[in-house]
Amino acid sequence: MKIATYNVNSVNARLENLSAWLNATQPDIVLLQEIKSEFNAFPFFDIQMLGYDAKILGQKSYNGVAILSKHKIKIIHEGLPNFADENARYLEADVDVKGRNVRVASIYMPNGNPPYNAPDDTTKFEYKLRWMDAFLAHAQNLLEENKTVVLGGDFNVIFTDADVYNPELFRKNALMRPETRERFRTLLYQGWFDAFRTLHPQDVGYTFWDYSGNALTADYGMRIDYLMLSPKAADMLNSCQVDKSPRTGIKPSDHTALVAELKLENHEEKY
DNA sequence: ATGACGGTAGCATACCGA
Repeated sequence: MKIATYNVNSVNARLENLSAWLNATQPDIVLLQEIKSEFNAFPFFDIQMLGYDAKILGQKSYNGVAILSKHKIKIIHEGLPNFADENARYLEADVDVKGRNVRVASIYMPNGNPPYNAPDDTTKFEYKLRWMDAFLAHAQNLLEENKTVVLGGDFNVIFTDADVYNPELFRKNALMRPETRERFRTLLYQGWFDAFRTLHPQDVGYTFWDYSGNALTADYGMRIDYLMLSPKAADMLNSCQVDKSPRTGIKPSDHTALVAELKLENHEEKY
């Protein structure tokens, strides 16, 4: 089965781009972020015509996450458990793929940088850290359930200096501050597997390129979108690739899709 | 430090983003 994460930067502005990519890629499950759409404005009909069920946690103008699947989606959590959040950033569901249950979450972590007109304002960074702390607590609980889990999305984390084209330019940026990286590292210590990095220890793997200037052609990118796997999901991991086609296609998002293939037959039982 | 550049709300320009 194929599972992907894609920060679309408005699902309605991206409908043509997203449709072309769904048709070409045929993923079983897609985790979308920054749909920037409330329920009533979400293109459910267009998505259904492409063969996908859709569940969303919508919001007007900003944020918003969705889960698309060719299979039935059963919502487990709308929003992070035990965290009062005015933003739509977390949606968790069970998807039954050919008789195998997969728990997935679509995650849009806060950016955390201050507004340009208030560079010393730490409010957003504090919110980012509180959000990550609540996420870590929930991630720990999820691991203890011993399920096949894929936590995917825009984590807004540049985990290592190899994950950005020029680390010195972003040294004080909220995406790579030590407090941010420390929290992402905790996820790994808990037992989650970074699907792309697990299979590609040396590759670049950027998933975001700024719209402006020559960022895309010069490959001034960042690896900030992740698929994080529970041990059971990691045992099924076949491949994980950045799919650059939506970023180079018609009217692109500034992010691109990250796609993993999981083997449905679990080899664990053969040993 | 600032502004590309794009999206949204809503109608001019402000806010957000990584």
